[in-house]
Amino acid sequence: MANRGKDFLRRVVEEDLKSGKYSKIVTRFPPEPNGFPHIGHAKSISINFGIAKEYGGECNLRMDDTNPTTENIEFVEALKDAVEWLGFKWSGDVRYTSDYFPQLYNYAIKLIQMGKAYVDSISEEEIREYRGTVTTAGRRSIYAERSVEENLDLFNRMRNGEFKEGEHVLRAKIDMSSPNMKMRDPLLYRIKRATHFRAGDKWAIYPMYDFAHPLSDYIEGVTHSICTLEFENNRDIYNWLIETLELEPPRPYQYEFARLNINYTVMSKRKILELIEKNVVSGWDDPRLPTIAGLRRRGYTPEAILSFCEQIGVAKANSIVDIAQLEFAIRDDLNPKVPRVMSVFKPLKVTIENYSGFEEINASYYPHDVPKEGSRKLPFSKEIYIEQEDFMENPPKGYYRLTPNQPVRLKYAYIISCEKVIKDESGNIVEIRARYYPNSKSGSDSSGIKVKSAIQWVEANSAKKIEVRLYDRLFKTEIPEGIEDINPNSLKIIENALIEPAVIEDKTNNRFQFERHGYFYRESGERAVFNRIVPLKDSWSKKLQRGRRERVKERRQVEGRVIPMTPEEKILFERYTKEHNLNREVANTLARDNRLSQFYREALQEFNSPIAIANIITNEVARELKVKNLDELKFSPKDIADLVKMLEDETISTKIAKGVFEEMSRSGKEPIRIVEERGLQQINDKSLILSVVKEVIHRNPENLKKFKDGNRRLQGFFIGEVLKATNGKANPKIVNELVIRELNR
RNA sequence: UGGGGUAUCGCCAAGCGGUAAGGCCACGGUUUUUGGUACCGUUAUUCGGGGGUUCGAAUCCCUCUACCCCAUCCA
Repeated sequence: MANRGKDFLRRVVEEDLKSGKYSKIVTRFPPEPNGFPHIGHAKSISINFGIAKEYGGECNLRMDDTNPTTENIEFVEALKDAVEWLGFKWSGDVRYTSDYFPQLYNYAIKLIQMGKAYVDSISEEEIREYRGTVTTAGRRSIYAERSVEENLDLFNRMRNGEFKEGEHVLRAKIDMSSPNMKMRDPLLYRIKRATHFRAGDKWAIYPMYDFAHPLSDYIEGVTHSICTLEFENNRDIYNWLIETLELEPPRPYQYEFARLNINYTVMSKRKILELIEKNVVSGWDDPRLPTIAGLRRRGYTPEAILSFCEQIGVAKANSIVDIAQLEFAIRDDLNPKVPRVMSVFKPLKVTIENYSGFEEINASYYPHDVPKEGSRKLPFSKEIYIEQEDFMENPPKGYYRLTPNQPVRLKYAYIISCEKVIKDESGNIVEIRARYYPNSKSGSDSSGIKVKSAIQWVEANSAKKIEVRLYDRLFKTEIPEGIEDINPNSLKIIENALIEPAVIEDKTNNRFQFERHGYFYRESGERAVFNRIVPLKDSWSKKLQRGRRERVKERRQVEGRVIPMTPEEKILFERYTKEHNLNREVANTLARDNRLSQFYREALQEFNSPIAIANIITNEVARELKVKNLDELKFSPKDIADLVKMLEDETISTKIAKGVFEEMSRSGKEPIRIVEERGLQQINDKSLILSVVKEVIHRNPENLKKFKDGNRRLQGFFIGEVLKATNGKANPKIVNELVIRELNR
């Protein structure tokens, strides 16, 4: 964990703290209270609260309650609950966007006064139509030309409830032909005559997400506004608002990460709701659902969920996490924590014919490798039950359990062997008559009998009946489409499972490992019902199935068609390849980009070295030109020419040139001055370099050995070390040559 | 189709021009009174494809491909 690379969010936060952009960071978890939180929310909670905690900042919990028709207090409670259950504490009280409605309204007024917002009065359909499409520009409605006074008046009357829903909206005046659809005069306020669960009927207008969110962040002093990827397009509005309103710094910035997906389940509110409505599951807290309430009822711990969130990391790539990762997290958490007890799901009676009487066996709750104290008494008599699966008359190879000629240990008790198999008239095994070895008792075994395994059991008269609910993945397909993909066996109920009495009598625990079955969680309530949180890993049944499926990989790549060059570009291309001797790729890049070719032309006039200049322009300069205009560059074609000159006369290496270029484009200093001031002239003295090479090789005997053993790529390591030792100034070509020579001596 | 994103092992994911981290899964083995756990080992000559620049490229440049998001008065 020590050297684990930080995720991009933490990197940003660290940089902002270091640069003094903020003295303290503030994040926020801003759900809309319109549904129950699920494990995806847990990821967001873990990120926002986690980062705040890690960097000594704070995290707010804000209900983003701007749509009165979908939200209610029940969801607010569920959300608060989830955050608390996961163990986080929000800063101050819970916040509500609705509490900011007055301030938000004032910002809207300000925008109108600035001429940056207007009341639009065309219909919903017209708005859609006017917006244009992704490929065609939109156009403004005539109402965009209303005066500030008229807008102010109308907006005020909208608030006062003078209009019906849909009659007017407030829009930002941005750009109806923006390539970003979100920027085509986004709606800021709409009329809604609904009772808000907090604000009541006070407001007839409600702010839209794009307006309320950035401003609420700003109002709360949020520094890092972290949301999911689908809001990437909204970032432009976010910034536009804060900049247009000229809000005093410090201001928040938005960052986006990929939302969580897990295979064999569904995460969206819509899909979960469908499962509930169609009675596929029992409700929001059905233990098969990935909701916090469901996970919690299933028996998942907050620790496990948090550690899962840490394991999967934070990035921007859409991905689907394997449910096995979640299962690992809960097993890993529970393994060192919970007591082991014995249970039998499908009982097979075993009568130990040579045992008489009764005894209580003291048994530890924890295995040898869990350093915890605690034990219970296990009743034992001649009548016990074992698992049907733990006896086989005709076992397959590798079967370790009880068979007619293979004894087995009853865990914590004696070794038994099978004497007789009793069957009913249809041939089913109904009972085993067995014999035990009195001197084989656990802890004082002097029998010398070797058994292949120990199995769990319960004593017939003292065992308690419990209901066991075995949950499995909800869907049978990795990426479920809908109800048709439901796993019909996602819930198996065993009504009369047997359990040792201590589990019922001792009420201190509600999570157990049922040995060889899995981890279980007792549902609250009078009846003894246990939910299987997760089964144990089972390499035996895996071995039995042995259905090894080969996955076909092969990803075929189609080569696309390149846009042909224009005639002018073709002429340039011809000249570059024929007269300047540039390679086709470089010539192509240059010819197709007139900014690059212009720059190239000018540099060439300063120093006539076409290939070298073209190379640096198509690579380094092109990079700068990706984010800047020609006139924003801090260096000139002459600077590039000078840089190339130094390269050609071997004053500097390509490696140094890169660094010089970077400084040049940052500070605008002439390359020659940079090299002189920093003493970057390269070292060409072979004997000097050789001594460094020898030194480096001498210092790294283990890597030398690896190299000699065949790891050829370690060459790069040695070159890197030599370069490091000379501050990057040694001529890398010479280093390369010498390293190879010395390494192969 | 315009714009915004993303591609590194079966699944996540580090990596920011100098030895392809780590976790999960899988597969071997050791220990084990759980076919559990723990421990040890194996699993990417290669980073979506193709070119280019460089002594050296997953990292820089060009180009192609695939997938995700945006045209709710939802968030």
